[in-house]
Amino acid sequence: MRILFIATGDIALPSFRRLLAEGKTPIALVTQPDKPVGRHQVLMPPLIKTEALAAGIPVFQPETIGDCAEELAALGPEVAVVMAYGQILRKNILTLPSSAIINLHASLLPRFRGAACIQAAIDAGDPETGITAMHVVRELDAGDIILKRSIPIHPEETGGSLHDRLADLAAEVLVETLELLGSGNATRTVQDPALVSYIPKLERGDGRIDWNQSAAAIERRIRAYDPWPGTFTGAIEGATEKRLKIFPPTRPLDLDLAPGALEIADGRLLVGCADGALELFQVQPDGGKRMSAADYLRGRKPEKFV
RNA sequence: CGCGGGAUGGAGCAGCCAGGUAGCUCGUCAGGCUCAUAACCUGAAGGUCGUAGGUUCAAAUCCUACUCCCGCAA
Repeated sequence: MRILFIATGDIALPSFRRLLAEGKTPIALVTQPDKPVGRHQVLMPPLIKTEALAAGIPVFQPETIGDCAEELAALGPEVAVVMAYGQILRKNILTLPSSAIINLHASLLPRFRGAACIQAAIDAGDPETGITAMHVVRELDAGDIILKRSIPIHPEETGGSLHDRLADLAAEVLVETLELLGSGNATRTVQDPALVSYIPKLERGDGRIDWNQSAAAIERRIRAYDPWPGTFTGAIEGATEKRLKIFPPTRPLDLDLAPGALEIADGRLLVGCADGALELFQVQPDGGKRMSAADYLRGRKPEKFV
């Protein structure tokens, strides 16, 4: 089977490696152009590009994937696999593979269409999430479903840990999906319009905590957004407000405290929420390193969080 | 050269602007108190103030360069 792999994010790595391991080496990889990353804007290639080159697989990095449709067509792909690529695919790409173009999506579709599906599952308090393999259509994440596999979301689950587990699960789902397609046994299930939900892309800044939410919701948000985009609050110290990052775990407590108000005792840091309080254990003040709440309180004197 | 914060005993910070005694909250060690304790009391050890120059009678503090850490923005 001539497979064209279209992916950028690290979540696609286990799937990519699995294909190599099973001798189903893709004929080419299409990934996003190298982008400047970090404080010094060093140009960094996607990790999957590095691995593809090491495996001797041709790599394409078009600014717009439609621009190299002819070159890709010349490779004669039978199946295209899309995962965390980062560009909308136009019609000239959708019709490129002779057999099928499939997408691996990190949620149980039709729930959580869109980019931030992993964070959304934790944020919503869902008991489980998973990987969905579907056909790619013009509308985002709306194609017919081929295969769906679920995993439970643990009480301490973070966006990072769930990302890694889903990445591994995706490799399983991909192999199974390719087998179904290859044997002609793949079924198509239309997504129920009544169950569709859409999650907009997360931006930095979306991680600001609203202490008027319930303690349970904030606790989930902090886990869901770790490590990206992260959560933070404004710490009022005297006349200034300083940004304070917050890391999981945190613990909701049944304690009457006004939203954003602080209770500090014995090195413990409790913040008021809409319906109780949240105890913080790991924070990072602006300009400083990540530290325990006790260390933070030794040198700083926050009055309240906003 | 994208913008900004930071480096002070083991930890987290103040002191810097208006140069002149190394400070705070903890931790560690010793002693005391206590049935007992991570609690309380007393005492002690522990710092070339990131590095290298410069100014000065005198530099943590002012000037210059450099190293490292961090946040934002991408």
